[in-house]
This record gives sequence, C-alpha cells and structure tokens, in this order.
Amino acid sequence: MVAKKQTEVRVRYAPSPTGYFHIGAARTTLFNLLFARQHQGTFILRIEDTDKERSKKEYEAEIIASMRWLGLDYDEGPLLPDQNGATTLLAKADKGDFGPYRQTDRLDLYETHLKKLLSEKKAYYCFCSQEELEAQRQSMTAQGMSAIYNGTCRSVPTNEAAARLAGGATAVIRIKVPSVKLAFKDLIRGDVEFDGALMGDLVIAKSLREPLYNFAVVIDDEAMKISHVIRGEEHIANTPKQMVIAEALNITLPLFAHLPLILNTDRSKMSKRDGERSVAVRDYRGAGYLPEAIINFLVLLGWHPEGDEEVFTFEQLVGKFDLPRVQKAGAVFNIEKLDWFNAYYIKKKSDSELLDLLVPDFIDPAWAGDSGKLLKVIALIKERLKKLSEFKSLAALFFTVPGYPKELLVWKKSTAAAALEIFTGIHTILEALPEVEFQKSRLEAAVMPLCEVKGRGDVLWPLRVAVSGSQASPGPFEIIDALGKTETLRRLEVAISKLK
RNA sequence: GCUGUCAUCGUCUAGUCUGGUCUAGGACGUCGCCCUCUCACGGCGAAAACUCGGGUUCAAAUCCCGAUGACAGCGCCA
Repeated sequence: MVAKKQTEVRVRYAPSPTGYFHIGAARTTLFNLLFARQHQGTFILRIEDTDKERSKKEYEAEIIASMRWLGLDYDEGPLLPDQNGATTLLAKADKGDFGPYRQTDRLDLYETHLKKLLSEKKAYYCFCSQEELEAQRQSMTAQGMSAIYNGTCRSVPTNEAAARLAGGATAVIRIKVPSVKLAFKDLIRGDVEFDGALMGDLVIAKSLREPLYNFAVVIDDEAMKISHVIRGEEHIANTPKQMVIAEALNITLPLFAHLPLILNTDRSKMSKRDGERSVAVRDYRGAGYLPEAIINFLVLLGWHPEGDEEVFTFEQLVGKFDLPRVQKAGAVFNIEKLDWFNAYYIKKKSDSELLDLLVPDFIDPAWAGDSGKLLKVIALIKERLKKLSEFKSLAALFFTVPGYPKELLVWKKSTAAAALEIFTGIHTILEALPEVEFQKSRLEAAVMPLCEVKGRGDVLWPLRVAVSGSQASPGPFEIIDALGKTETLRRLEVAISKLK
C-alpha cells in the first residue's frame, strides 16, 4: 500500500451553467446521489463555468433550483441566497471545506499547475492558428486518418516561445500525449482501452487564466477528493485524456462509471438542443409532473434491481441501487411510462396534499377562494389526472356552467321525450330534498327509486349530462354533491328548457 | 472517415458473470373481457423479443469468433 487508501465516497455532479437543468443530467445526478447516500458518502455540486461565453449565473440558479425541487440537494457546493428569487449568487458563501466550488473562483490553482507542467516541459505553448489546425484536420480525415494535432509546436524552444509570447503572439497550452495504450476499468463497462498515439497533444488551456474542461476537471476532482466519477457515456472518450493529464500532474484519478445515454424515440441522444421534446426539468415541473414520479421513472432508465418490482421511494432506492446493475446500452425516454408513474403518484396523494400542489399554478385564479369545493373536486378527478396541468380542464365543469348540444341529453337507448319526463321527475325530487341532504349517499337514496322504475341508464345518463355537460365525467351524484342544491337545480332547468 | 461503446417484446427491462429450472419473467403502451349511465380507477386475459452466421457442448439468450446494425466522441465547448 502506497498511501492511505481513500475509503470515503465522494461523488460530484459538475454542470456547466449553459442551459436549464436537463432531464438526462437529473438522472446522472440521481445516480450520483444514490451512490453517495448508500455509502454514507458526500455528494458535491461543482459549477464548471470556465466557458465565459456560454456560462450564465441565471442558469446556475436554475440548475440548483431544479435539483432541489427534485429532491436532489447537495452536501457541498455553492450556496444560493435564494430569498426573493434573486439570481445573484454569493461566490464565496459555499458550503463544504473543499471550495470554492465554482471553477472561475479556482483560477489560481489551475495557473499554478499549468506553470508547473510548462516548466517541467510536459506542456508547451502552441502558436498554430485555428485555420492551420482546421486545414490539418481536413487533410488527415481525407487520408482516412484520425484528425489529430501533428505536434508542430512541440519542438519550439522554450526561449523562442517566451519571446514570441512577449511579442504579443497568441498561443494555447498543449500537453504532450505519449504514444501508449491508455486503459482503465469502468465500473459499469469493464476494461476500456484507448490509444494515446491516436489522440495527439491536447489543448489544456487557452492561457494561464483560461483552463479547459479536461484539465480543470482533473485538478478539481483531485482537490475535492472525488472518489468516483459517475457521468454520461458521452464522456467516455474524455477519460483517456484525463488520464494523460493526471499522469503529468502525478495525480491518481478517481474510479469511473459511464452511464448509458438517454435517447429520443429515434434513438438519437436526448441532448440539450433537441427542439421537439422538452428536456428541461423545469418544463416537466410546469406540466405538472411530480418529483417522485420523475425520480422513479428516471432511475429505471438504465438501471433495474433484481426482481419484478418497479415502484420505489427514494429511500428504497438508496438501499437497492448498485453500479454493476446499470445497463450498458442507451435507454429511450418513454414518456407514456413517465405519465403512468405520475398518475400513480398523484393517486397516492391525499386530497389536501394535492390541493397544495395544485394551488396556485394549476388552477384557475377564480377558483382559489373555495378550497372546500376544490377538495371535493380533487377527490373526484384525481384518478383521471395524469399531470397536474390537466386539472384545469377536468375541473372546469364544477365551476362554470358547461355548454352542450341538447342531443347529448338523450341516452342512446332512449328518447328526448323520455328524458324530459325524467328531468321533471328528478327536479321534483331534488327540489324537495333539503340542502344538507345533498351528499352522495343521500342523493342516491333519493333518486335510485326512479331508476328502479325507468332503468339506470335512462335516468343516470341524462342526469349526468345535465350536471356535467359532458359525455365523459365522474358520476352524477358525486358531481351534484360538489355542486350543491342551487347550482344543480339551475343546471336541471337548463336541460329541461333545452328539451322543450 | 477515425476511435470507442453497445445489441432480449413497440419501449424500459429480468435472466447472461456461476450454460440445463427460459415452451424467456415483469412493467409501460396496445387489444379484449369484467365492473359500469359515460369516462376514469380497479380486476382478469391476450398479442408481442433472445440481430444474423459460425463454433464449443449431451445442452447456449447465456461461453468463443465473425458479420451486421445502432449510438456516442473526434473543439482554443463542457
């Protein structure tokens, strides 16, 4: 044993704040968190904002907000002032002892390492223009070769480079990549091997104060004592690059686990820029998906425990999750299954929990005052709700008198004349019934005798249409219960006048 | 083009490591039936897959080889 072997599990999610929190990122985060919790480890959020052009503070705030909404909060990372929805972030107010957790606040660290590599001649300045490089790539590809840097500037003497720099020449910093096999053991895929000879010398920084992704990552993972890197498969080719950098820096890399991709229906990568389907977690939130549904759905995209169970709480997942059972192939994002999970979790909510979820974003503002009625309505339609956003249209009939063609009032096995007769009968019955009796069971008791005589369909269909205005709805007595006496009689009178 | 990864029902997957119990199991979706005034919920049931070709073996979804296909990466983005 060389040194104290790290036993503590420390994992991280390291987004660049260049867009909203992505549904695929949510799964990566989930797997990281699950792994951390299961090993009593630490989950870290690190903001990789070295791309100055594309990084935005508002995205950083949105990513954190969406993570928290999903219940994927971090143990260490940057802190948001949150209150008042402010999007300005306190750079220094991080939680955790390994900060700062934004890469732009860690530039000194990168610079130190960059200078070290330069002085050790493991890295060098490259003066090639982007046009030259592009031309190189083109011709190599044309010859059927890998498009890699040919190493022109590798041989530029240090003093000459210094002179050119002093003269104002622009240059980037490249690391020397040895022509060796670069193999690593992926926790999900097993042995993976790349060839350094096919990589070419990599640009690791645009300047001493402008490190690039692979370079900053290696340093930060080391500095933050990351034990496992669990990330998407698109990063698999970055691993050998990070191995080269780590080797030069004399750093031991964390263990790697590359997750399968989440795919569109056409099996292409479900990426940030796919127009059609929404990929931002906030959009799913806006459509009325529940966090527990999204989590349950996402965890089964590329992972499955032993056995047939599929419904899990987060706590159960912490107990069951394991990397070896993660799938190797990509998984198509099947929205119907998400919908099913969502409907399932909606049905499991109590009516009052649902009320809290629905108000204020998913109801008509005009309904807000009467939470007693809302509660009744929720009870009636929650079993037909796939998404909270559907509540408004499903609940509308309880709050506004619906319009409908009079033909709808007549049951398929009956006639208009019969329907009219029924309505007169029901109206008489209900008018005589005291307001307090307007409860489902009492209403049933009052009206069912008529059904005995006329037939259930002949009575219940027109009744239900009259109070709902719809060919598909909850049962008539439940609706009447929620509507109350006055409104019910009014709707019956509307029906009667339509038939006359 | 180069490099890498992957391959079980339409989709997510169990089973593959430790060949036989797999006439391949579950879930979503689809279809049918029941419940029922309608819709939804719920219950019951059905159709639906081991990419192909070789090999090893008494025996292969499971092991080996090859082919094919799919996807990802190939940036002075992350």
